Amino acid sequence: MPDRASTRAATIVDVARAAGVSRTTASDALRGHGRVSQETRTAVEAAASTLGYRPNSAARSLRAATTGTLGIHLPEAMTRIEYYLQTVYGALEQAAADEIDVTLITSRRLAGGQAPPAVDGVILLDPLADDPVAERLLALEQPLVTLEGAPASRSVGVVSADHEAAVRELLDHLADRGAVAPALLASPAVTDWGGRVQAAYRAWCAERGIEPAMVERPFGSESGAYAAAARELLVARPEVDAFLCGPDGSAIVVVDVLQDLGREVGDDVLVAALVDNPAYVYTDPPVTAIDLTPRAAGAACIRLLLDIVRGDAAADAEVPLPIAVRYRASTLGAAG
Amino acid sequence: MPDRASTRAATIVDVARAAGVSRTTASDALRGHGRVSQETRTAVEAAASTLGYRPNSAARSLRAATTGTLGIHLPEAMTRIEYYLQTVYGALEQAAADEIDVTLITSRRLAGGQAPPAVDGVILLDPLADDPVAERLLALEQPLVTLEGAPASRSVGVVSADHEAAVRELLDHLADRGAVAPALLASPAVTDWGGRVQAAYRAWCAERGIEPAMVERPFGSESGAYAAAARELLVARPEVDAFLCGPDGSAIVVVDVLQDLGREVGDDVLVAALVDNPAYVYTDPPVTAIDLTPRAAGAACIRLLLDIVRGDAAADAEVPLPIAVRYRASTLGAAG
DNA sequence: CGGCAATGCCGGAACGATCCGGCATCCGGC
DNA sequence: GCCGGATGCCGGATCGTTCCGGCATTGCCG
Repeated sequence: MPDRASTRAATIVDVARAAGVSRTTASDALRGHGRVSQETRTAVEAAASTLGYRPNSAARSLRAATTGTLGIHLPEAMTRIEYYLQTVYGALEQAAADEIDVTLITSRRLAGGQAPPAVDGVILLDPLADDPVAERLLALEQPLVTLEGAPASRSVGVVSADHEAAVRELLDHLADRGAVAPALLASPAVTDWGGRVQAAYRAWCAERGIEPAMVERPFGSESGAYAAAARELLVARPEVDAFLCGPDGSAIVVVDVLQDLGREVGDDVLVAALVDNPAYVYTDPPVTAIDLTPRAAGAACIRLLLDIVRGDAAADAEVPLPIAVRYRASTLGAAG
Repeated sequence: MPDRASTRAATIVDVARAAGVSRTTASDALRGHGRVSQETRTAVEAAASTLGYRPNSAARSLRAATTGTLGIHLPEAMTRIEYYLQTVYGALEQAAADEIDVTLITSRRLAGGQAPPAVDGVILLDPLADDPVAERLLALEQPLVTLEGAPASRSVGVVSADHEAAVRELLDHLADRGAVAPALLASPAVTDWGGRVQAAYRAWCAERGIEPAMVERPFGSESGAYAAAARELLVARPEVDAFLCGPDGSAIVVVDVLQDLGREVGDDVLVAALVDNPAYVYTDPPVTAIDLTPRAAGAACIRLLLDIVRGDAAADAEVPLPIAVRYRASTLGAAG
């Protein structure tokens, strides 16, 4: 009784029967494997289409020992940060293009000794130095890719940009525009990126014999905290004539603070951000920033991880990520 | 040659062999099914633990005709909105607690006629009235839950809050505080929520014989657009003495605009938001807002969907979501 | 002491797709 | 006319888990 044919999803056997061929031939026809005549192939495809056949991914996974899913983890403290959202979306888009699914891995999911999700590989976005979830994921024997990862206990793929060069380019630019005492509102060195930015800033200052003017705030701080940090720095170091803003979005409040104090941003004082943000185009003045190309970064992570999973890349392959400074009025003056 | 025992993951057969029992008994012991002596159970658990046994989820899915994964979709225009991030995270946490995975479904994933990911059910967050992806997901014969969904072509679960009551409470509160001409900066009626808020505002105005003062901006607009909208409204309707801000985060710029114009927020003019935001606690003054409890909303969606998938709830079950107004200084005055 | 139920355990079968090897058939070349 | 190879198709077998039914063994009760 094929009564419930409409109820149960069609299988490859249903397709084969409808096309008058065997399982194997139907499968071969649809996958383009084996030797199948053009005629048969067309018939099978027609049958599959009319039956609305959709291969059962569990069965396929079982046979292929593969899930068709990648996991992506970002520390929960980061979830409010625009940059990571963009990164996750870039990853999702690339994954969609490659017809694979993406599962988000929260801290909770791994915290309680629970089973890790069924994935072929994992992406860690800017793993915190001491993140327990990241450690557990590292301990898993799975292909793994980090975006700006710190050195790991085992071989992992890495997508990484030349932040040192970008920070230097920005600092050189500020100097060109007349700044002699650029300050840094920094993110903490708990991530690889945070550490490298601080180091690049210190190195640049050392080369020029400039005393670093740096203040630090944790990731995910409220914007009020950044405003307070900027004020604090300005009181302690009145000579500061340029601001490098590390935390995503912090340049907005820094500009506010400076304008409150009667400084002319882009002229009297320069402001630049280390993490570009859509809002920086609309601020007054628009803010010069390093475009970290988060969408491209997310996509690159997916591609690298897929290559590693498929054996097309070494488990410890590194992929460079191009980034670029976007020059805007906040460092170019009113005439922009 | 069990040489590669270390290479290949342990299966239930390996566990059974190690414990000196059969497949079935090992499985029963681990799952707590069937009849197994305490002794045997302990032995199996020990074997599983030493072998690092982890059930193959593909095999389990195949057998159970279930994926252990739920999908969640939100329109890409919404991805920058704080509220949705919180919602997604609430959903992820609940999912983690229930030991199921969550796959994000992007527009791209379904747009190109690609196969939808293998999931047991789908959550739609505030589906746009004409979202093609939402329509395709609706067309799928899968359990589906919407957060504030519009009436659908088939039975879907709904998680929904009483926005009408909340808007009324807020408007009554503004009136109590002396406002006679409250304006609404509205989100468009393309979502269920947007439409209901507008309707509630109009109804309240009609009851009191007040001429509505409303201006609308699309979802995901830049904050500059909201500022411009507020200015525009103030020019057109100078009598406005209270502002209801719909779009997430828009109250920040509205407060700015009002203060620029020399109005005393919380005193001279009242401001309230329809979507609470962490930033509203730190603004000056803090902004009264409706707490839509997004994390609870996300968790409720997961729970409802799971109940529907498991047959514990009707496919068209409705779950109320409690929301509440958070009163702050922007409507209470400086002394507030 | 016979009958019957409970207990503990196990062997096949099934889920759906894929792959390996094999079996006809047909054709061209010598 | 026969052989070798190419072509088109198919039947098991497999992936790892779970479930249904069944088989001894034990113990209890009348």
